[in-house]
Amino acid sequence: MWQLSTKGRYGTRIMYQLAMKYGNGPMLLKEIAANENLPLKYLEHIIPILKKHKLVISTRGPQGGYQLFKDPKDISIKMIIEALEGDIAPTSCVESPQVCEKNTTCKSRKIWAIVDEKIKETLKNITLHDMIEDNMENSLCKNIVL
Amino acid sequence: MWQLSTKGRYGTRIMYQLAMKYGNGPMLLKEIAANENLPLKYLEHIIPILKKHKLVISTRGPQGGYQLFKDPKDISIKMIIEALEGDIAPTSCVESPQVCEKNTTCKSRKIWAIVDEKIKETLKNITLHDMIEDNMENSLCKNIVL
DNA sequence: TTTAATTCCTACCATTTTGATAGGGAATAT
DNA sequence: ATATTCCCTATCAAAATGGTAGGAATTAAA
Ligand code: FES
Ligand code: FES
Repeated sequence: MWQLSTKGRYGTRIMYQLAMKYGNGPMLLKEIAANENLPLKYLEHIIPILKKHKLVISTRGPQGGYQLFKDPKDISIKMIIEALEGDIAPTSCVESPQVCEKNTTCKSRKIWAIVDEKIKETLKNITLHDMIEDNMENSLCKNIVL
Repeated sequence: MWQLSTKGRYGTRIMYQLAMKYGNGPMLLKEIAANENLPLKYLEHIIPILKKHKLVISTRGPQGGYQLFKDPKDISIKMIIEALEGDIAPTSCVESPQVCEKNTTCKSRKIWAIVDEKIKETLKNITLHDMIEDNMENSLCKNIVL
């Protein structure tokens, strides 16, 4: 299946948890892991990527934890996925035409460029705020499969 | 990068070659491999999948080769990618909600379902005919990267 | 009926990616 | 001081990826 890796999937869930707590101080990664039923030690590998891309900020020591870097309205799913999975593109030649000498006429590339644009447009138009704006009860995902 | 595998990418190029020759008898896989500068022995693994999904038909022996199963107008990129990469879906819970007990309320799932739908819509609306309808000169892709 | 062409099938393999676990170091609020 | 929390590095098993190799089966044509 053409699926996102756990980086993208778990990472989105981390961001969702942080979005729900936005404005109420830092949240423990341990708490996020518990809420989402994901392995803490693995999330410790994912969250530094989000930090590097200025999507979260961290506070060390007691009472520390993580918070969103900015308002959930200003964080799109596209930003999250691009941070975690790298550039979005069905083929590498969409983003880097130089990998192919025939790039100006290649029919495949034309197709993938269209698909690429649609995906990006979609991801760009969904923010964390959109995710949390409807009722939040029972929204936790207890399953490890996603 | 969130990229298609070589199955999806090479496979699309195989289908493109066959589409260009549609109505003119079988085409050798060797010829396809040469045109697209792809390893023949590897394409021999990919094309049976296309055959199994009724996208191509084969003729054995001399003067044999492969042909499209139906008109390029009736073959969408979605069919090709789904045959080769399996179901398209950013997460498995989009196609199989039962993997998660919270699927009716899971906010992540809602997001991925929207993205999934957009991708499928896009891929469904591009056919092999669309790929070949403009000029065909210099359209071969000599680079192995795509 | 031989021969050559072509698809088809199975096995194997090296490398990379994925999805973690483990242990401890650094910073800091109390 | 101490407990808490993030941070960093190493390691690793399993799976996926992207092939290569060899030959069997089928068949058109000489
Ligand atoms: S491989 Fe995409 S432009 Fe040629
Ligand atoms: S993991 Fe997607 S529905 Fe819960």
